[in-house]
Amino acid sequence: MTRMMPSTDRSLPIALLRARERVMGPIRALLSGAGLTEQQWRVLRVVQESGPIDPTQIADKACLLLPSLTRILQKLEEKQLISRERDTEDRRRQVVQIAPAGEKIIADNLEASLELMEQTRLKMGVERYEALLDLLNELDRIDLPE
Amino acid sequence: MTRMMPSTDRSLPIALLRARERVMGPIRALLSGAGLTEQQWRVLRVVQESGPIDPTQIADKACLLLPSLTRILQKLEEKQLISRERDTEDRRRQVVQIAPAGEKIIADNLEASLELMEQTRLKMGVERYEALLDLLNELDRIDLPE
DNA sequence: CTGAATTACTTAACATGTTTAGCAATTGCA
DNA sequence: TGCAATTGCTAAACATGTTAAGTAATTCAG
Repeated sequence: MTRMMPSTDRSLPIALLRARERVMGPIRALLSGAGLTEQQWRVLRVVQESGPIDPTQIADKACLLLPSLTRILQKLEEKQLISRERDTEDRRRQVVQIAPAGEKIIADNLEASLELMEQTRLKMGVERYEALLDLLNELDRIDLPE
Repeated sequence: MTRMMPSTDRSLPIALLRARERVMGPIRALLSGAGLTEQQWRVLRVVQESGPIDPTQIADKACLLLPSLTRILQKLEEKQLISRERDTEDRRRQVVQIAPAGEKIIADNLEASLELMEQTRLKMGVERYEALLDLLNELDRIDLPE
């Protein structure tokens, strides 16, 4: 069973994709019940955890590009899950806050979402799961192209 | 250093995203020089490696959903990088093959692309890189929701 | 103090992701 | 044999990813 070029199997980019699909599938199913996409949920959670925060920082924490975030914030504001206002110090900036309806959606779904992740963690084995997280974080830190 | 909820740091979905961004950034830059997206490149490589193949199998190997693949194949056919014909046995199916211009694009970019992955592998350390691949593949196999 | 950078976001345009529908060819079973 | 599933792919609609441009507010050098 000789191994060819990094065909679909030993290819890191594909492996990362497949793994992500596996993990997110159930979570997406849960969130679609709440009428949220995975990204909207991520933004909502960041805003809730951090308190008042500006879009640039949200983008960083939620791993989104600003153009995507712009649209997502518009949607979340339409749905009245967040509120926005200009920063009084620096009027280029905004301050984003979670709204009551947003708090409620999080309260209604956080537990189930954490439970899904915990199941993954157990199915995979806690040690391997943690090792995987460490390796992923390391990859993110180390592979800085010149 | 107490650890909170799986905030942005120990969250597997986000870690997978960040890692993928880190790895794909340089590759995307390379491919954009050839006028290809990352997904188009993936499809092209699958078709080249496998020989004549149908869309369903391409989707599986390239980790794409069929609707995305439909559009990508249309683009690649427009650019004359692949050719398609109906399967004579089962006329629902297609047979996709790489075209000469497609072979050329691969010949022109494969080495540099493999080189980028090899750099990542070395920067991260070969052992950890392989361990990461194993863990990712394991995650893909093990976390089958009931 | 003033105009050239820079910063924080927004818009636009194109490609893909994701779900749901749809259509044609084929299978399976009564 | 006939017709209800099933299969393989496409279309459509909406959301995000990605890059490039654009805008307004701020900073900073001269």
